[in-house]
Amino acid sequence: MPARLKINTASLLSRMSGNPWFGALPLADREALLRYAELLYLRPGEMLFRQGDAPSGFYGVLSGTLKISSLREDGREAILVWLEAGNWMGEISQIDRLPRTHDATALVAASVLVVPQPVFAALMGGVAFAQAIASLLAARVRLLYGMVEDTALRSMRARVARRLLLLARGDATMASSARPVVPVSQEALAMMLGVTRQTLSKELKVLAAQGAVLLRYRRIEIVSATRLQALSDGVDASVNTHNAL
Amino acid sequence: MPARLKINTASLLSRMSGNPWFGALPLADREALLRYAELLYLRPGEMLFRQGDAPSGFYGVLSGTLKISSLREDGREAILVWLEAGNWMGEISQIDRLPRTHDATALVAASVLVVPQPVFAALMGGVAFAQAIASLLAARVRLLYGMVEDTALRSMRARVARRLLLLARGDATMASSARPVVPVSQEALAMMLGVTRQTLSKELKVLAAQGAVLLRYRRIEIVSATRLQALSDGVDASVNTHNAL
DNA sequence: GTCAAACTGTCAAAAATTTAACAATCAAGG
DNA sequence: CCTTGATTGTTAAATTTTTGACAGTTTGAC
Repeated sequence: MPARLKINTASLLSRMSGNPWFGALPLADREALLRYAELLYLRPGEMLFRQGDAPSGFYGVLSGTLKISSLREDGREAILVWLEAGNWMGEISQIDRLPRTHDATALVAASVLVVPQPVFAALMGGVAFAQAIASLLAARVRLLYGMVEDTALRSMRARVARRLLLLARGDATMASSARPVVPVSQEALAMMLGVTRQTLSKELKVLAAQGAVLLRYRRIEIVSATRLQALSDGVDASVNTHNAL
Repeated sequence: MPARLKINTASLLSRMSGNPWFGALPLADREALLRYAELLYLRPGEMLFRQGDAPSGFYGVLSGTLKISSLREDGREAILVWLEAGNWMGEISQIDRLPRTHDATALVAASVLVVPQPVFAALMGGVAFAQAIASLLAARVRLLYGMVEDTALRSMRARVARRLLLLARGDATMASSARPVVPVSQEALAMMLGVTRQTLSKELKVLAAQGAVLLRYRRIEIVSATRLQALSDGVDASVNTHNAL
């Protein structure tokens, strides 16, 4: 069992308010979330919750990165998203009282704010908070629509490019600032895209050859977001090399 | 432009309340939605809205069936869901004020209730309604999670079986009663699954051979939901033929 | 009742993806 | 500095899926 302790509210407010969703909440709601949250420390590889668990809380990632994934009997894993510091999650189970749909695992040492169910329920009694949760869910739905569409309609090349851009934008729910280095192994990226490492590798080679990315150990550097963007729309960036960027 | 007319509220209430989501709304909210809605008739093939359109309203399907799909430049189409009578949609754009993510097209003659944006916004000022919208969104997110997972982790066979069960359950957001006949062409089903008709056909043949379904013209009959269920979990139903159902 | 359009059945070649296997490279810890 | 486990590079065969092409069926409209 992970360690759990109470924490003092005030110091967290500015830190968490960097996230656009949280930052846009009324101050009273933000304070309430932080005041009643418990802090939970996760070691690398430790799980916050598992598929099928009963709804246990609403979570805010204070530091570190979690992966949201699901596992198949045969051991294959699909990574749905990366959740980085500042993001909130777990509201679905709070709303419909149904079991968790995914596993949440710390990728590195992480700290997570745990808002107990009764507190969440009480906050949902306020219009502003309920509306904010609706916004959070709307953003998730849009993200998921994009994912479903990608697998149905786009080429591998475009899907790889799009996922890299998504990861570069920082997180699943709300955009933070652009970042040129995506700290992900090819193995993990392949799992996010639901393909094998070899297939992904071939596509990454092409992106690299076109000058869009640089392949490094355990990370991918985005050299030209413009070219990546072009490739994500299905355009061959090489034909525009002279005037792209 | 489709025809639009005012309608009388009372007669619709019982009809629309069959849908679990709508039925669970406070009476006042249900009445408000219906009172301020305009009725819009769509002919087969007519579009309610298109990808990229500005948010124009919250919609309830009164009769008929719509398809929610998106189109690629090259003309390929991915069908996300079927929306049957009783369902509500379009809340995402109402909440985040961003353009529509998909096309909505009437598959047969259909009538749709259109709740204008200001009415929706006003209703969102009530806690109960905002909570209900959150529930609606939570259900959508769960549905989409399932779809994403399916394409990432499951075999074609299982995906076909699962989609048939989903369609049989009736609709996208909330389950109505089970129904043994899915009125869908193989072409359309293939588009929902994001594969070609030929690939789908091969899998359907297997499901038929195992006695799970019956292939008909423009529709698929579910002979044994039990077997379909087994196949959707990746089990070969034929080995259990003697004791299944 | 006939016809045309829409849908289904089927096949084969081409293309994409997975599976399997191993070598090469990197990075962190001792 | 060296070693080891993790990661990446690379190839080839097997498998799956798409593409393309027609013939056969079904339905609804006239």
